[in-house]
Amino acid sequence: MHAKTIEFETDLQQLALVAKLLSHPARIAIIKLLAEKKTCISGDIANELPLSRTTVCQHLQELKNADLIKGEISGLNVNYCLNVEKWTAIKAQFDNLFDITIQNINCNC
Amino acid sequence: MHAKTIEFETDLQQLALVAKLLSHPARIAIIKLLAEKKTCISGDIANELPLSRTTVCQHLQELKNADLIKGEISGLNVNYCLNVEKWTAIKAQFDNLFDITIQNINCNC
DNA sequence: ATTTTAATTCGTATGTTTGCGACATACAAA
DNA sequence: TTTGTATGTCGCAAACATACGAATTAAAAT
Repeated sequence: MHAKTIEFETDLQQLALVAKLLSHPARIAIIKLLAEKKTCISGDIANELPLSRTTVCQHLQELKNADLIKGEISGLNVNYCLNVEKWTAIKAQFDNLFDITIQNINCNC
Repeated sequence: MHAKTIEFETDLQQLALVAKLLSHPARIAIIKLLAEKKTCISGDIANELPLSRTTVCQHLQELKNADLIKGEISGLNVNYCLNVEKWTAIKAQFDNLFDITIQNINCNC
């Protein structure tokens, strides 16, 4: 959290935190992979991305800490998948923003 | 642009760039102000935020460089407003992501 | 012409993110 | 028990972001 971030309303901060998670192409790529594939094993994800295993693992942890994805141990593998409930909530937050920006009839410019 | 960002597909990069702009509460606050108010003068925006004029101006420039907002000089003032066309495009990009994440029936977890 | 006012750029200090090699853990098979 | 395989954590370096005071630009008012 940045120095002055604390001064802003909670809902702004929350939306900003989700946006930050989506602000790296690797993390969007991971999300798209999880949405499109049945096999969502950690190693498979790393193999599909132009990044080291270490770095991919870090991105996975960030997404997991924010509850955007779930990880389930299955023997030697870890299966990752999207947390659909969370994504439904996120969509609602963004839709709220898009609604006010697009239906903007007040512009002076 | 980060070191390895260039390795990702263009559409991922573009979405990530927009998300990065939304990843700071000050910039979301600015966008909401512009959506809700008729008076969108630079100074008025700065007065509403818990940040210095300098810092707000920087955030405004970032949003303007990415075409999310427009700025029009009017004498000594600068009137800012949303670029509604751009926001329509952004909404479409995010909707595309949300569609595949929410309608995710493949999860193994 | 000088002063005032609004907005922005410049320089800089501080903090955050990204990426990866090296190390650690943990389970499975030989 | 040792070896191999899949994952994840730690610590560092480079790049990037944030915040703001001071200096700068530019139009308006005096």
